[in-house]
Amino acid sequence: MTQAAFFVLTALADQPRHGYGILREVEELSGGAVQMRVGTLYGVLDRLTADGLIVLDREEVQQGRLRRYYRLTDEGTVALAAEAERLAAGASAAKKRIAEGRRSPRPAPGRTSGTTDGPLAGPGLAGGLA
Amino acid sequence: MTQAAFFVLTALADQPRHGYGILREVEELSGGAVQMRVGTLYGVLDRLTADGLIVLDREEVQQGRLRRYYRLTDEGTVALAAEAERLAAGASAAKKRIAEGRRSPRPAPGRTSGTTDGPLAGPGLAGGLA
DNA sequence: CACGAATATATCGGCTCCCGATATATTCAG
DNA sequence: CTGAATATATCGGGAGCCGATATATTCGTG
Repeated sequence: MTQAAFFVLTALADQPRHGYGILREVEELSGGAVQMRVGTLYGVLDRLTADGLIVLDREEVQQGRLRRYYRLTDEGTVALAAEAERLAAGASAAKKRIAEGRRSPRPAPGRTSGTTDGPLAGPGLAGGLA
Repeated sequence: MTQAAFFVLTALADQPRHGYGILREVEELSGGAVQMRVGTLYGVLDRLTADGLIVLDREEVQQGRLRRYYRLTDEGTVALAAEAERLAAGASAAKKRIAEGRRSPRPAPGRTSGTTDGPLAGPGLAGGLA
C-alpha cells in the first residue's frame, strides 16, 4: 500500500467523494502537509478500483461540471484499517527506539575491545510492538 | 520519506548496525511483516547517506567477513522522529474516519458545522497489534 | 466583455525507487 | 563436498509519483 493510496482511502473513509474533492480533503485532513497532485490521483484511483478497494459510487453533473464519486468497498475499509494498524505500529516502534538510543548511545561501555560476540539482536526486540 | 528508508532509520535508531544486520532487524521489529530485500537496502543506504541522515560509523572484519556499520546522524534522528509523528497522525486520522463512516454511512452532504475538527495530531496512538 | 482563478476531468514523459536475480567470498553444519 | 547462513554489491525491469499539459465550465474582478 503506497502512501498516496492510503490517503485516498482515508479521504473516502467517512463518505463518498469525487476526484477533486479527494485532493482537497487529503490536504485538509493532513493539515496541509500532504498535497497530492492530479497526476498521482487518477493512477491511484484506477489501481484501487482494479484491486476492489474502491468503486464508482455515482456520477453527477453539477453546473455543467461532471462529478465522479468514489466510495470504499468493505474490502477497502478492511485494508485501510489494517494499514492504519501497521503505520501506528511502525511509528510506535520508531519512537520507542529513538528513546532507547538516547538512553544508551553507545552500547556496553567498558568492553569495546576484544569482544567476540556481543549480544546484538538479542531477546526483547521480537514482536515488541505492544 | 519512503517506507524502506523509514524502516532502515528505525533499525538504526537504538544502535549502529551493518547492512545484513539491518535486514534481520527490520524483519524482527516488524514482527516478520516487512522483509526488505538486499537490492532495496543498498540503494536506501546510499540515499540516506547522501541526504546526511546516516553516516558510516566504522568497518570491522570479523572472521573474514567485512561488516560496515552505519549510524544515525542528529539530522537523521530528527527526521525519523518527524516521520514517526506523521505516520502516527495519519493512522490516527484513518481510524477516526473509519469509525465516523460506520456511524453514519451517508451523512448530510456538506459540512455545515464548520469543520472544527482540526488536522492531524489527534489523540495519542495506541499502537496495538491485534 | 475579457481575464484569471477555481472547479473538474484526464493523459503523458520523466524520474525515483523497490524488487528479483545475480555475483563474490567466507564460515559452519552435515 | 555441498548447502545454508553471513555479508557485501550491482543491474535490469517495473511500479508509482510528479510536473506539465489539455479541455471545459463557472465565478469574481476589472
